[in-house]
Order: sequence, then structure tokens, then C-alpha cells
Amino acid sequence: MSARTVDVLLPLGLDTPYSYLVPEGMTLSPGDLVHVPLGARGMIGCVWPRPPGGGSGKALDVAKLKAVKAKLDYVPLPPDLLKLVDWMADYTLAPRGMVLRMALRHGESPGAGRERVGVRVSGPAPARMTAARARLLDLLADGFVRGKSEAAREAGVSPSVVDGLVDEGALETVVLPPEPAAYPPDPTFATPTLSEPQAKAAQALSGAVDAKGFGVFLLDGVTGSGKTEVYFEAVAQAIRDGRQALILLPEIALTQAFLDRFTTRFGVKPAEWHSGVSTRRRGRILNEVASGQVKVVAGARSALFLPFRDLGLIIVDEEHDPAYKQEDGVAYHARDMAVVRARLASAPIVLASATPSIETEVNARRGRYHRLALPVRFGGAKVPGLLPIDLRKEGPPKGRWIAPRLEAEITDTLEAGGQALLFLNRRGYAPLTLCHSCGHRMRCPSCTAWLVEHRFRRRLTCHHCGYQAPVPEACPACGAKDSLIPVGPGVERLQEEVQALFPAARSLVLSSDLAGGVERMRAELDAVAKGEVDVVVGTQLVAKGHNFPGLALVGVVDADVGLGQGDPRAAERTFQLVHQVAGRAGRGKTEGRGFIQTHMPEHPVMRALVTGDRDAFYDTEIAAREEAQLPPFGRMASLIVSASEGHVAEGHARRLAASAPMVAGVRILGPAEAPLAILRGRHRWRLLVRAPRAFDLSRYLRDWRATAPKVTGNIRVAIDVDPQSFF
DNA sequence: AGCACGCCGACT
DNA sequence: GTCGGCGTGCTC
Repeated sequence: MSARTVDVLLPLGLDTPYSYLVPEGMTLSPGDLVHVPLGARGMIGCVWPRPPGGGSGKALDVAKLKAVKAKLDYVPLPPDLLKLVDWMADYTLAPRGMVLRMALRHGESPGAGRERVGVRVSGPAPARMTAARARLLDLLADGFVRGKSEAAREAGVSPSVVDGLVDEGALETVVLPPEPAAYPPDPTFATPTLSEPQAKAAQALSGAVDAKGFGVFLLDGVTGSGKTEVYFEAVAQAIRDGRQALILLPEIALTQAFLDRFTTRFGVKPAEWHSGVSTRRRGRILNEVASGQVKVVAGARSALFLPFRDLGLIIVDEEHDPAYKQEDGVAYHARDMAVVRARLASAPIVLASATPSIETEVNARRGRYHRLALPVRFGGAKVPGLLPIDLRKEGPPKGRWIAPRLEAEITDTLEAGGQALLFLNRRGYAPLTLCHSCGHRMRCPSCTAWLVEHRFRRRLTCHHCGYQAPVPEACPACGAKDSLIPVGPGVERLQEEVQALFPAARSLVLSSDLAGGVERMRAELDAVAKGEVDVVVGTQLVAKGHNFPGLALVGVVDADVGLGQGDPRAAERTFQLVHQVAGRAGRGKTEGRGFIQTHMPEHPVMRALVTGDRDAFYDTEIAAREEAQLPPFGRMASLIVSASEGHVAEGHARRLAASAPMVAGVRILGPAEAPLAILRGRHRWRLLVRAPRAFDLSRYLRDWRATAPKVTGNIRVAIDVDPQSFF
């Protein structure tokens, strides 16, 4: 009788699973999580399917194999997730183990967690009474059980007060049943009244959910056209069918508005999955997603790797959002991988956006994606018409950034009791600080980047590596005192201008580096929504799905950022961002107004934004991409070679380029210094690979890597298939 | 990813 | 003479 073995994939930088003996009496199937010995240690791995051929690679001596230590009592990873891991590793060239890591990462302990302890009144009041004890006993006087920490929090006392009363016998502890990770959403909680086009779209989606087949839908409609209501109906259908739905959102931690809408429709909050959720809670959600108890997950891109038991629908909201692209580690685009997962799960997927990515738009035009258009803005509110302000003709005086016409509009808005939003996609006070007497520019010691002044924190910061230093009193180059001057505006500086121009207005800066984290951010957004702020000065963060009913005016302070620097994607980004920002206004009863300050009003992006002719913009962009054979008309990959020494990186990049296999239609561009030539002290050189549309780029890259010069020393080669930037 | 092994600089 | 820096290689 031959010993039984299994293949186990480990969450490490390994591409092939390792073989282990299966102990007598243990049954293992693909997807099971196991504890296995590795070197001197042990670790969690996942039982991996054996390729049909069986004998892969060199035979291992069975006698030398180690045995599986234990089968873990966790829910196994479902077959479609295993396939997704394999597929992604093949596609991105990342080691399979690293892709598996993303599916296992959410906890060291995906178990149920420790039991919850509650307290209730059980005995006589304690001999020594204190104010804190009185508050706690008062709270618990109703005789109900409360969680230990909840009781302390609600009574405003520290947990030790609770423990003290338990010790004295005034309270007793009770084991509470585990709280479900999420309560079941009720598809009938509040059925909405849909407009005609909404109803048609919802019907198409619900039908697709019922059909249990793969299909991609582009849910296409301007901000406020009711996309969310439509895809909620598809979610409701999945719930009615007893299946699960995944809603991917960019930066979900900050979009309270979405959670509120979900609650309004389904009566409860969805299970939230993002970095802000505690490990314990994530462990519970993971378990209940796997068991099928959790019906709907709303999450950031990592939610893509959850072990759904019966996934019936995927939604990718704001599918064009760059936050879906992961650049470091395994480079992948969550939207594209969501499409793959949907295919593997035989489920429909909905890509929702008012400004689809060029890739998605092309797929819709070709008929590969089914377009569901929602043309009318729902509920009567109007998308603001955008008017250009030509900064060459009517720009503000030097050192200021709000043009006179925009200033006048803000004045009118404030007098009418409305709110104004000024959008500027630059954090901090000033993007550049230089010495007035010698011209020295303050730059990051380990990146090719200027240090950005943050005046609130009185520090210079690098936005790429996090380096921070106090603003020096004298120029570090020439020693001149008080000679450092800020150049250009950031949101903090813009707020200063707002305060000077409108001293009576209450203003607020909203950007991702706001101190106080998610809590503070939610509070501030809430304050804006309630009308407690008159002028909001914000970065792109304000563009994301928030509902500001009192917002009547939007001013885009510098619409030209990124344009004219040769990046073919900049136009698309600008269009999407400005469109999204503009959509924040006029969501209430009032009609919104919007202004874009630009030096190039004749640019196709500006024209499209002003005329509202979206199709014209897509036509131009798509034609340009096709002409240049850029994605999605050609395929691209980027290879970034980095090393701590510039010549080492450059030398390896050159040898790498020289070793590229010659294939008709494939071109290697570069090497050239990467857009961020130095990052965290590492010098970066970049190669771009361009290939025809139907080309198997991953396979080409794998062949290339197999014959490429060996990577030695501290050289790194980072491969990114379908990179975001390709200029 | 860890962890050990191994080969060259500054120290009680 | 050793301590320790981290580059290299291995883990079924």
C-alpha cells in the first residue's frame, strides 16, 4: 500500500505547491486549509488540486516527505477561488503562493473568535459606591444583559469598573451567543419606485442573476441617475434566490452614503470588508461568507478573494476608479479580476460608472459587454452645466488661485445660503518649496519628488515614501534665513485664500491626510452634508460618492493637472474626476453650477466637459488609442528594474531588454528612467512591452523571464501586465 | 516570507 | 582574535 500524499500551496513567494504525506485517518480535498511543517517552522497552506497529468516535474522521494500536521477547522476555499488564484498567477506572473496569500491574509485566525462575555445585575449593590459604579448600575438596572465593553462604553466608565463589580458579586457574567457578522438583508424591506429606464435595466439584471450565467453588464448613467437603485434590485434578486452578492467599491471606508442607501433599501447594513474593519470581525465575516450566512459583502478590492459559497452576482461600482489597480506586490486590476471571478463562478457582473474607463467603453461598443444606459437624472435634480474659466484671459492675480469670476459666483452662492466646493487635487499647503535667495528646491532625500509643505503640521512631507522633516528656518543650501517660499497651491493654501476672500464663511479642508482617521473623516463629511460648512476645499476624496444636498456650486481650481505631460491616460482621468466632482453639486433640490479653471479651454477634455458631449470625448480618445495601438487596441506590460545604485538598475535593464525574445509584432520600448526615477532610495528603470491585442503577453513574459539574465544582488524586476501608465 | 549559512569590516 | 552586517539559497 503506497503512502498517500497531497499538494499544498503555501502563502509564500513560491509558484509550485509542496507535497506532504497524509496521516492515517485524515481526509483532505482541494481547498482545505492545513497546518504543515516547513523547515524548522510550520505554517498554514491550502490543499491544491493535482494537475490531471499527475507526474509534474522531478519525482520526490516519498520517504523524505514530511506529513501534514493538522487539517484546520476552517471552511475550505471554494473551487472557483482556487481557479482564480491559478488564473491570476498565470496572468500577472506573480508566484501562485503570493496570490494565495491575498486570499488567506485576512486572518491568522479565520475562526469564530473567542466567546463574547456579557454582564447583568445579579446581587446587592456593592458596599462601596462610587460615581462610576452608580452610572454603570443605573444603566444595567433594567436587568438586561449587555456586552461587557458595551456596558462600560455606554455608561462612560472604564472596563475595570465592570470587572470590579463582577468581583464583588453585584454583577454576573453571562456567555453571549456570537453576534452574526451581518444581519440578513431583507430584499422586500423598501422596494423602490423606479423610473422606466431604471426598471428596464433592473429587469435585465435580475433576469441575468436568475439565469446563473456569466455575462458582463455596463450600467452606464450620470451621477444621480439611480445606478445604485438599479443594481440593488439585482442584489435583491440574488438574495431572493438564496445566493450571495459582492459589491466592490473604491475606498469603501469613506463612503458612508453608500452604506446608508443600502440600509434604506435592505433594512440592515451589508457586511463591510476593508482595511478599517478589525481582524476579529473580518475573521467572522470570512467564516460566514464561506458558510453562506452572509449574503451581501460590500468591500474594497481585497474582498474579491473572499471564499463565497454561492456567489451569484458581482457589482463593481465606479469601475473606472484608479483605486482598483494594485501596483505593489501582485499587480492586478480588481475590476478585471472581478470579471474573471464572475466567469469562474458563472455569475453576472455589473460594472457601474458615469464615466466608464476607455477599456470598458470599447468593450461595450464592441458588444462584448451589455450596455444598460440610464440617461435621465433621477428625481429631477440637474447635473450642473460646467462653464470654463480661461485662466489666460481672466485668471486671478499672482499668488492667488481663485479667478475673479469664480470668486463672484462663490459670493452669490453664499449669499443665497448655498454651499460651495472647491476642488484641487493637491494635498498640503504648497507642492514645492524653494529658496528665494539661491533657488534651492526642497526635495525628498530618497525619492525623485519635491517635498510638500503641510502647514497644519508644520512639516515638509514626501507623498511617495512618507519622509517628513520640520520646515527649516534657514535654507539648507545657502543658509539664508527666512528665505524659503511656497510655490503653487495645495488645498491648505487654497483654504487660506478662501478665508481671506470670504472671512464670514465657514471653510473646511478635506483630504486623505486629515488627522483623526476614518472616524474624523466621517464626522467631517457629515458636517458638510448637514450644512455646517459653507466652503469645502477638497482633493479627489470629495469626488467619491458623498451626498451633499446643500451643495450649489463646484469650482475646479486647476483642471489642467496632469494634462499635456504626454500621459495618454491623463485626459481620461481628468474627464472622469472633474465629471465626478461636478456631480456632487445639485443633488438636492437646487440646480448646481460648476466652473472649470483651465489654461486650455480648447482641449477636447474641457470641451467635452463643457458641452456635456460625452460620446464626442470617447470618440476622440478611442480613436487616439486605436491610432497608437494603445490598450485596449494593443496589449502592454511594464517591467520596472530597480536597485539601490542607478547604474546597476540601468545596466540590468539594458541586458534584460537585449535578451527579449524576438517575436513579430512585439516591441520593447526603453529602458528609460521610470516616471518616479528614484523611490524610497531605489533607482528605477522601466521597459515597456507592446504587443498586438490578441497576443498571449503573459506567456511571452514568462518565456522571456526564463532566458533573461539572472537577477542578483539587490536588483528587483517588477512586472505589471496592463499597467495604468503607459507613456 | 523567514531563517540559516557564509563571507568581509570595526570592536570589547 | 570575535561580533555582526546582509547577500544567497532553501524550505515538500
